[in-house]
Amino acid sequence: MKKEITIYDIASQIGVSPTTVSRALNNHPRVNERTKKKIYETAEELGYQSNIFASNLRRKYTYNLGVIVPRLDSPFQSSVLAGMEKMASEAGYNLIISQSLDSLSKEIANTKSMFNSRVDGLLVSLAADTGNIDHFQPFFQKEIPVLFYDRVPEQNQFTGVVIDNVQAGFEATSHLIDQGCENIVHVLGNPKINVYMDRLKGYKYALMDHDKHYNPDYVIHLKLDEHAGENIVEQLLNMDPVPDGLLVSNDTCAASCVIALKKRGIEIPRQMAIVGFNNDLISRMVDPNLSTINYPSFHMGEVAVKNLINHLSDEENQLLQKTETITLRFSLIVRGSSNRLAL
Amino acid sequence: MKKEITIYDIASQIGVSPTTVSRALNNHPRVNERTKKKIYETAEELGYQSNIFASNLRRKYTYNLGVIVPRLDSPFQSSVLAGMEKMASEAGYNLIISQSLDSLSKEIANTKSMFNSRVDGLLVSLAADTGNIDHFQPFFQKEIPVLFYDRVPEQNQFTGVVIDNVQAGFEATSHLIDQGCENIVHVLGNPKINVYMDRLKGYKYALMDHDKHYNPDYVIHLKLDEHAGENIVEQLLNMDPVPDGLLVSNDTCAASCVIALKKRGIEIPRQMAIVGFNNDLISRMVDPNLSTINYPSFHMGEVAVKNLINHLSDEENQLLQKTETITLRFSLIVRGSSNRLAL
DNA sequence: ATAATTTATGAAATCGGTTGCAAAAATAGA
DNA sequence: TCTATTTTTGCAACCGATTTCATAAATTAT
Repeated sequence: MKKEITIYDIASQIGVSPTTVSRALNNHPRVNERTKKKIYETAEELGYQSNIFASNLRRKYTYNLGVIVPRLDSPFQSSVLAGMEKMASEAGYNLIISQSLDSLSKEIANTKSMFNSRVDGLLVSLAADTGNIDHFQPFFQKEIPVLFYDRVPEQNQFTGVVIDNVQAGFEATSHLIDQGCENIVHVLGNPKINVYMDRLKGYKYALMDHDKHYNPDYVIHLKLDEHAGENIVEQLLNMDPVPDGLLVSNDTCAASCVIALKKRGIEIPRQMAIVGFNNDLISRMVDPNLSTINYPSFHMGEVAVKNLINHLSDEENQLLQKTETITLRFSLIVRGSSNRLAL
Repeated sequence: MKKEITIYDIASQIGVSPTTVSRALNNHPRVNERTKKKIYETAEELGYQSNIFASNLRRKYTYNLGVIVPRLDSPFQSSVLAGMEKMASEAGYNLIISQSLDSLSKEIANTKSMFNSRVDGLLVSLAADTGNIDHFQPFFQKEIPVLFYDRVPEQNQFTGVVIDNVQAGFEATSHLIDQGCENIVHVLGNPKINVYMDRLKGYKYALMDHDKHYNPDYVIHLKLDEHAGENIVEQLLNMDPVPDGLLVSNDTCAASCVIALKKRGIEIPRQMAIVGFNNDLISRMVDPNLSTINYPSFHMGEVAVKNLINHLSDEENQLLQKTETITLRFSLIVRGSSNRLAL
């Protein structure tokens, strides 16, 4: 290990105190311009690199933001992360990213680890089985801002970025009804997650709004992955009456349903109209293309980080602890999988 | 900001020196078991949290690994990251992740930022336009291990994790030839990237091996995204003779080709047999399913981190600076898009 | 009982910036 | 020229844990 260049080296090199060097490097106004220039030059020349540990130790600030996502390898989450990274890097922050794998115990471990790493702020999309948010208590107590996005806690006492999932579920369902669907099945993931719960609400409201009867048998809960389609379609075809509309809470799963239905010779959208969620790549690739809710994932990442950093740089604490929820706009994209009227 | 609990608080609480507390908390053997127990209890009771800055400042070790990926929102990269995160978190390391967006200048900025953050090691998949790797020089000089994966530098002087892309290109092309394809087009991305260059080599070798003529016009370079299919198919149909085999260097793009071809009524695989790369979700969803090279992305992430950590914990420097490349196994998955013989 | 070890603990220096306070230098004002 | 300001600079303490070296206490050997 080579010796490190410190501000002391720079200081002695040009016969000035470390204090002045420190101030110069931080561009403190109370340092003579000529001195500054000389210090910059010497620093450059010696290949000086600031020791952030020393700096952090004094300042208690890391310029690191923690992120806890359910899984890294999901089209939605990776798009959010891309937005976060862009914003963070522009503002000079690093992102420390970890995944909970939808397990509460891992989420707790991650939270602890983030706390010990002393991130300046935390961005979280909750694990499926996270019932309460007590494990964030250390952050709350130390007044380190925690911002939830997409999958947020039940309680209303948090800062978060979401879309109006009730409305999204409502619009998607209403659209299916408008297309003449009589019996609409809704497939969703773990109902403990607000996202799914809200969409389900929207689904019910839409039925009510159109004087349709709500049939609990038409609601299917399961893991929304690429293999679910077969199982779902099997169930659909055994229902009485066989449904003619399908609202699936993510595109991957919706696409797998499309495939399973086609395999059985069922015409889409004539016999079965389908709407997914997220506007993932797959929704534009499957045949027929999936109608879906366009989820502003990248933007959500940007907004979340932007907002968190605003909180952090808010010296006067004017925003701090102000509980607020930012709701982003979504839109229903109608494509072949549900567009009966265009037939 | 509440006052922080330090080892001094613990020390004075039970009338012992900070030295002993520090040693106890690090489970140093030279501390009496009884004393240790008391220190642990008091630490717990006071809600002590170690200050990693102070610790890092002394130890010069962060337990942070840097990762620079071309883009966060790619199925391949996010799967690699998932593997990395799993391994890192098991070993007690954090991941600081940033994206270069395939721009050299951003990669340089990211590298600097990682260096200033004093990560213990760096994992890199290079940007498309990265010609040389001079910007990693500070890492090399300070002997901070840098491990490249997938997209690695031209030079042979690096530690890296890859698959044998020459062989993969060879096998994929040979497979198409075996299926009776006479004229095979190869679509690939920026040829400055080793991955694409190597596959092109494999493509050529396979042609040679089967006594087929190599036609440079049959090699198309462009951005491999979901929109490329139209453009590619347009080109294909204007070729003379019109090709009957297509090797596309990623699944997203290959899937878009499938769609564009079907739109024009071209039968797959009879008139055009197609092989993609990566075994992304989309390859299993498009109709017909895509034959593809199964890329061990998750595993690649695991192996990369595992290996990096091995380097780091190698006290005696036995491994250090030993240039080595780990080559992972890939496999060709044959599906409907190329399986003519099954027709 | 005394010397030789072994075990347990502490004092103080150190890691490298940052910052409150005070002094020195430069400039302005009378 | 001398006092009042304003600019620049530096001293020294501090952030909190780690570690070297030395010493005290306990244990074993002689």
